[in-house]
Amino acid sequence: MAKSIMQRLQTHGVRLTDQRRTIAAVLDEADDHPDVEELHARANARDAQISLATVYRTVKLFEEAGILDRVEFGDGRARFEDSQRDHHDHLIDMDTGEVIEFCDPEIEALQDKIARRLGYKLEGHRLELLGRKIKN
Amino acid sequence: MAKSIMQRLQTHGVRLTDQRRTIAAVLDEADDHPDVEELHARANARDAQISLATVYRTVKLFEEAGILDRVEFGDGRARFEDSQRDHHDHLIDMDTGEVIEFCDPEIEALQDKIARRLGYKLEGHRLELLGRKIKN
DNA sequence: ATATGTGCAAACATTTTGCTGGTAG
DNA sequence: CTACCAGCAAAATGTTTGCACATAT
Repeated sequence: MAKSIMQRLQTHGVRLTDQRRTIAAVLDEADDHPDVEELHARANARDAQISLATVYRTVKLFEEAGILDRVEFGDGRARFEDSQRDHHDHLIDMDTGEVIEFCDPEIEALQDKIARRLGYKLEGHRLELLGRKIKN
Repeated sequence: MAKSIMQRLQTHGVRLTDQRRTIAAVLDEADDHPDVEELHARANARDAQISLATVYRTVKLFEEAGILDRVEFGDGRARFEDSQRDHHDHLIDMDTGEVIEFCDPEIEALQDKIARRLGYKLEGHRLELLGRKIKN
């Protein structure tokens, strides 16, 4: 699990407040893709009366510090995950909405190759596959 | 350019109104990724006083009929493109925001293979590469 | 001590919807 | 004729921000 989010915040010289500590702890324990409202609920359950505005400001701050990745699954809200988690893409179950993470080195390499072919240096990417479970 | 959007609307038994015809024409001529506000502007320039609400209702209708694909580039608004355009993915220039379309059969095949490996039948996907132009 | 963060409520941007009159088939 | 569509304005949704107070360093 390498470095905790709080450790990384200190490295980045981010000012530590109770709210940020609480949100960092919530994020450390999350292994899914919570949206802001969900983060707000989890943070409040855990501790204080953290405002929704603070959660918005905090995820923006963490994202700018490279600690969080923002992902969007086309449902209108932004979701977040620890950027330190091994890189992966997402397969979304069209029937249940469930998100399956996967990683394939071949596809990663291919993306990079294609970008270079187009004259670009790849600095990020988003791959989402939408599918339905195969019945057997 | 195969079938026009209007032809496909008729095939789908969609009721044709002046507004829908105008929006269909705008979409037929677009080779970019307009958002709703942009579609509204183009439609109004071309013809009547089509309301924004109608553009929203129309793109939703067209999307449900499989005529339009909705794409999101993470800037908060939905963009649309003719689903009949040959399948492609997007490379977004992080400096200019320019969108480059590309298609690579290898990557398409690989996506399909991975979904199947996970027990899913692929029904759609989104691949966006974010990069910066290579200086030479 | 001072720059920065927080809560609250208001503002904003995008998208949806209720209603009433209009129109396609 | 009748079911469906359009315009308008209001509401809903997700996110940002101004301000006054609080807090980390």
